[in-house]
Amino acid sequence: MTETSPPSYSPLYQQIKTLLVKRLASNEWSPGSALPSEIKLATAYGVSQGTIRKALTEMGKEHLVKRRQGRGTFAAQHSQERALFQFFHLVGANDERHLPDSHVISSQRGSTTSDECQALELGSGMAVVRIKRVRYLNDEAVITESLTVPSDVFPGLEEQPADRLPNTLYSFYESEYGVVIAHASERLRAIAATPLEAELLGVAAGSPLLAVERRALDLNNRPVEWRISHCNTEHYHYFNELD
Amino acid sequence: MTETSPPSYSPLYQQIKTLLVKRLASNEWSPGSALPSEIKLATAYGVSQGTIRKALTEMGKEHLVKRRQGRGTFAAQHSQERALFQFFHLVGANDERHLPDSHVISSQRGSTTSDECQALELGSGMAVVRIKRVRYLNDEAVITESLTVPSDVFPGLEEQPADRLPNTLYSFYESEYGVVIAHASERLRAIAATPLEAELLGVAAGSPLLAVERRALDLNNRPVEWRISHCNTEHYHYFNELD
DNA sequence: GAGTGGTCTAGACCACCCC
DNA sequence: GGGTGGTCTAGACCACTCG
Repeated sequence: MTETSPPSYSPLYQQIKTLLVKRLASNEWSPGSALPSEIKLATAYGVSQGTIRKALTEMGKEHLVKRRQGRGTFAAQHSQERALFQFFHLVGANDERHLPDSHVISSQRGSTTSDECQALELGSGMAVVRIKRVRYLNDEAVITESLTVPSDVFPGLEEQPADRLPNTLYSFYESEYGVVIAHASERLRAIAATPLEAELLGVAAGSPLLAVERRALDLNNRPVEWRISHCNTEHYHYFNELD
Repeated sequence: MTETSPPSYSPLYQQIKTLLVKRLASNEWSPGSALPSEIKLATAYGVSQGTIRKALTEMGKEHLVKRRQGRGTFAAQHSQERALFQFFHLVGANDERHLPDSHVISSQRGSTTSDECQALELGSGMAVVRIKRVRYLNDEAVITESLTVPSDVFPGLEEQPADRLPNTLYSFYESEYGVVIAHASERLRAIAATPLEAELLGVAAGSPLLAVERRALDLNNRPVEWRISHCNTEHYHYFNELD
C-alpha cells in the first residue's frame, strides 16, 4: 500500500484562491469593483468563512485584491501610488519617491525580433507595438525607455496620440484594454551610454547608465510587456528592500 | 467623549510577535535551535494557539524563524541557501544562481568616515573594521567588494586570518559573534570602473560597473554592516522580482 | 504512538464604514 | 443599525517526523 501520488493535493484555500484568480482574470469583477463578501463567497463555495478569508488575505498580499475593513474586498486597480511603490524603484538621494513625467518619442507597429520573441513568448514575425519615451524627474531627463507589447493584446495602441498615453501605462492598459499587470521581474546591468542616449540625457557618450529590463505578466501569467529603461544614476538610484 | 488616543492599540498577535522577536534578539534561542511548541507558548502567554500561530507564521514569512511540519519552529539560521536566495541577486544569463568564491585582499581597523557614520548610525571617530574582497563566479573575477562593520559589534574581526573568513559572512557573524542579520536594503547605481578595479576585474578602465550599496540590520534593527559591491555585468545581472 | 505544525470549521466580539 | 473585514478563541482532523 505504498501508493504515492505525489502532487495531487492542495489545501482547500489554495483551490479557492486559484478559482478566484481565474474569475478575476476573466474580468468578472472589473478593477476597482467589489467582490462578494466573505460570507457570500463562503456559502457559494460551501466552505467556511475562514477558508475564504485565507484565500482573500493571500490575494491581498499579492496585490490582486484590496481589502478594506468596513468596506469590502475590491479587485486591484493600478494607481499612481501602486506604480510608485510596487513598480518604480528609481528614487532620489534621500530615498524619496517621485513618479517621472514622460515624453513619447515614437510609437510604431513592427514584427518581433528574436529578443522580443523570447521575452514575450511570441512566435517569430508576430506583430508588436514599440514605444520609446524619455522620462523626467524634477524636469531633468533621467531615463530613456523603450517598450514592446504584443499587438494582439493591445490592438490599435500605436495609433493612440502621444498625449493620450499617460506616464503610468499600467492603469491605461487596465482601463482601455482590460489587461491587468499582476507581476513583473527585472534584470539590471550597467552599460555605456550610446551617443543618442547621451544627448537625450545630457551626459557624455560612454557614461555609465543603469539598464533595467522588465518583463510584466498579466493575471494569467502571460508576458504582456517587455521594457528596457536606461537610467542616469548620478542623482537617483534604484532601491531594493531585501526580504 | 471624543477621546482619541490614536496609536495605542495593536492586536494581540502583534504584541506576542514583538515579544518573541525580542527574545530571539536576546539570543534566548540560538540560531538553529527549537522554540517551544505552539501549545507551550500559548499556555505560557495565556492566549490561544491560533494567536501564537499567527505571530509565528508572520515571523516565518520574514525568515526570522523556520517552521517545519512535524518537527517544530526553529530560530533562523543563515545558510548557503538563504544567502543565495535572499541576499545574493547576481545571477547568470539563464537566471541560474551560484554563490561566488571570495578572496580577501585586506582586513583592517580604522575610524569612521562620514559616509560610514551615516550608514551605520555611528558617531564620528568610532572604530570600524574594513574588509576588501574580490569575488569570483565560475573562476572569473566579477565583483570587487568593500565592507565596513562597527568594531564593537565584531571585536577582533580584523585579526581573523583571511582564510577563516568564509565567503558567506552572515553565518560567520552568527556563529562567531551572535549577530543575526535580519533585513537589508540595497541601492544600485551605474558607475565607471577605476583603473584599480578595472585591473582586478579584467576590464577596461572606465567600463560601466553596477554598484550595489547594502545596509544590513540585525534583529534589533541596528545597522551592523555596510558594503559596496562593484559588479561586472557583462555575463551576470542583478535579478529582482517585483511584488 | 506521541508530538509537531498545517488546515478547516464555527462562533464570538471588535473596528470600521456607510446610510 | 446593519454590513464589512480583522481578531480571538476552541476544537477537530490531517500531514509529517521521530523514536
